[in-house]
Amino acid sequence: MTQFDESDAFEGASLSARAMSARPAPYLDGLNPAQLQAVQTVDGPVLMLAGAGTGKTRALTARIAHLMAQGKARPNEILAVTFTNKAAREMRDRVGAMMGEVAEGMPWLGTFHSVCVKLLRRHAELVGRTVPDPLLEGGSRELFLKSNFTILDTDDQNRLLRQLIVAADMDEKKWPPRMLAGIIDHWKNRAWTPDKIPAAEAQAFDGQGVALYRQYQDRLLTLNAVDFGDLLMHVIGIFQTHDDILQKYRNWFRYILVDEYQDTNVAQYLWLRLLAGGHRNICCVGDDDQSIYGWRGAEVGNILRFEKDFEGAEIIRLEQNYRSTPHILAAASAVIAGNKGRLGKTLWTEAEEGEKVRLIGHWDGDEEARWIGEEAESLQRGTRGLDPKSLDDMAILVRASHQMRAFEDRFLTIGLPYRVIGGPRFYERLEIRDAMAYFRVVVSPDDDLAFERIVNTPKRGLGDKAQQTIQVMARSNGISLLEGAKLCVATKTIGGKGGAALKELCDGFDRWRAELLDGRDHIRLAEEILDESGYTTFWQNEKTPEAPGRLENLKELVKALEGFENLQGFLEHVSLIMDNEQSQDEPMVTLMTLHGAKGLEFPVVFLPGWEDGLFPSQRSMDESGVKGLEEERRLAYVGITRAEEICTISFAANRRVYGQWQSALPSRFIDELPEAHVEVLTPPGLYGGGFGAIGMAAAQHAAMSGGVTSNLQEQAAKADVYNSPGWRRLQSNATRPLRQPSEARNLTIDATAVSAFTEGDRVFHTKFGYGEVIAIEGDKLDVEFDKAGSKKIVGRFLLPAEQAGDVPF
DNA sequence: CGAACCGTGCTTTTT
DNA sequence: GCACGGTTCG
Repeated sequence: MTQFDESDAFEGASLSARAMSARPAPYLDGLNPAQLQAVQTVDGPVLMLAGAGTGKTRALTARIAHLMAQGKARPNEILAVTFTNKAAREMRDRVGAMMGEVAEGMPWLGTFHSVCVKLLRRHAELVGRTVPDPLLEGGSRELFLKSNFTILDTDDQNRLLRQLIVAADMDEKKWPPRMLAGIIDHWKNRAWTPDKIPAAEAQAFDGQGVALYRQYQDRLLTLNAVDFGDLLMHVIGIFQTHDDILQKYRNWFRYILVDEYQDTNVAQYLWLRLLAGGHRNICCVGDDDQSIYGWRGAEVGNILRFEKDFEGAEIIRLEQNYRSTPHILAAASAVIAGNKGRLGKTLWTEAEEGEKVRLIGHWDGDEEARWIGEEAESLQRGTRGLDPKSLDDMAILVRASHQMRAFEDRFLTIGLPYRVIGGPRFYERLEIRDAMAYFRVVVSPDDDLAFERIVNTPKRGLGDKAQQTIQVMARSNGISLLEGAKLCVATKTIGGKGGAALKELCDGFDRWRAELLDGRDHIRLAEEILDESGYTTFWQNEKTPEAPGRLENLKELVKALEGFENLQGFLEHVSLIMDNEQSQDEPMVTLMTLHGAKGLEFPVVFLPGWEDGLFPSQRSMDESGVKGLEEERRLAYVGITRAEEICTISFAANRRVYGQWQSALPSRFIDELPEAHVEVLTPPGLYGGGFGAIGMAAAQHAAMSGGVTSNLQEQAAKADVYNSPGWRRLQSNATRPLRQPSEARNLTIDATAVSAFTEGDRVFHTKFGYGEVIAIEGDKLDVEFDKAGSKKIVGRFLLPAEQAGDVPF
């Protein structure tokens, strides 16, 4: 076991006071009285209740600067935690701007996870268990985590859990690994170790949850691995069982700052309380109205009862908003007012009037996307007497990521540049994870999960049977899969073609490992691994449309290695740093989820898809009732408050869901918008065109699409979520025949070469199928399609029908 | 063993 | 509508 050793415990400890006092930075300049108070109330617990756009980050970083300038703490004695790497980076940059290079000396500024990794690497050996050893009959052995542990991602986690579920003779279809992962995560968010699961929860997962959880933790120890939840939980465990260590850190971190406190879960809360327990110099910043992570264990309660937890806490409200126009602020405030149990803030602004929040209804989702695309273009050109806006200043914020597709399709068609934030992240992509698995086996030959992943990727003729043979060989000899594989080759247990391929793979790993130990340049080594293993070739031979992109990504991965000293260092960082920075060569519209938009701001914001069931999400309401609805409402609040100047909310009456047309009513949040601050753009006649009229139009709409169903009435009776305005009860989720809007309507599609067409032409479009040109206007064709969306989207060309034969589909 | 075909279930949100 | 897992066939 390692002992706590102060001499090497803290990087940057030698940073001198000189660096700090060198600059009398004007970090207090321009702060308003509330912000000043938040910065200068230095000792004891402080809760900064900061509304949206009130300069919270500014105050927080000024506070850090102040602590250092006043000599209250050296940079490395300040613990500043955020939730995202981005927020951490921003904070570091800002401190840097105020205090110069001092920010570099802040090793404890980071996300909860990254700080915990640091702590855990120091004290990993203190995490251990006595586990039964299958090789010693009835015997057991002690296992400890080692400081070079690996951090599992979701995929590894699921694979591990699947093994355990299968081993427990459970039906993995009825009891999917993802579900178990969710349950375990839920427990870890509460810092519950297997021994501490409350009886009421123990029934989870067919009564096997706790047993599987225990086995899972044992397996993790054997693999010398942790998952995300472990990072916090292990550290808490160490603090709770080793008072000397806790005391050292309590003394070391003289000031603690926490961003987005409303997002902390129980484990994070316990962790903070343990660390702040001595001096109580803790400053938490948050906004209860922006708590949108309840589903991943965040407890709004943490912020609501801060005063009780830290007696004598100073509560400072930041209420002057610097971001949005009064109309936007008023709309957001009115919506959030619908929630109960808020701490309550009254945001105000000195900004000029500006435009009202705009509301528009559309017939279907495609039309919504089309309208937003055109609106973005006209804003870019300059419209309604407004200055032209850059596409960089525009964002489309959706509730769920699948909503993005409609916009991507449309923007590709019209050639509007866009960027998607928060899609599948770089390091979560298939090819990247495969490549990393190779690296992992080279760096730690015992990494069975990684080996399993790539043993037959690319295909080497090693199917289930061969893999099983390797498993058995490894397990019965108590060795890793790689060693097991070598043994299989040596003993000819696996022969033939597969055996030869396996031998080549094993030899490869031996060779790469030798080179690694030899200290060979890691970038070269990485390239070599990917080439010699056949992985690069595999993608080169693949003729699917995404293959070139994947090769590109692999190149980028190798490039990313340049920033690290060696492969180990790279692998360590990767599991935590998951942002993919996009190149910013040309202005682009940003497309992201509402969750992803938190903390950001844009002059122009579009909020599409405000329909009941989509937003607020049906699932959220079904699972968490009023609590869920309130979280959705906070999400609406977050969305509106992202906008600086122009905020446009929209909804569609019809939308394709799972390839089926479904109709929906305007979101109940639309009813909560204050009329005085909203301009309704919807053409009169279509949806009523007025505020009170939305309800009427919705009723008409419901009547048109089949009226009340018994299914809905049952639901309505069940939960008071449904008991808001009476007409809303008309909503139905039941399947019923719907008109298929795109079939019946004329679609206006941009043509690549309009001159090739004349009216009456039969045309073929790879998305919409066959149709007929009924009008030509400027550079646009008006086409009536026979049938909507019947073929796969391969390209996006509109061609005269006689050429259509050349289009692959 | 692997390619091709068929059927099922799913979409909130993420460190 | 699509991805994924399972089954079938060569």
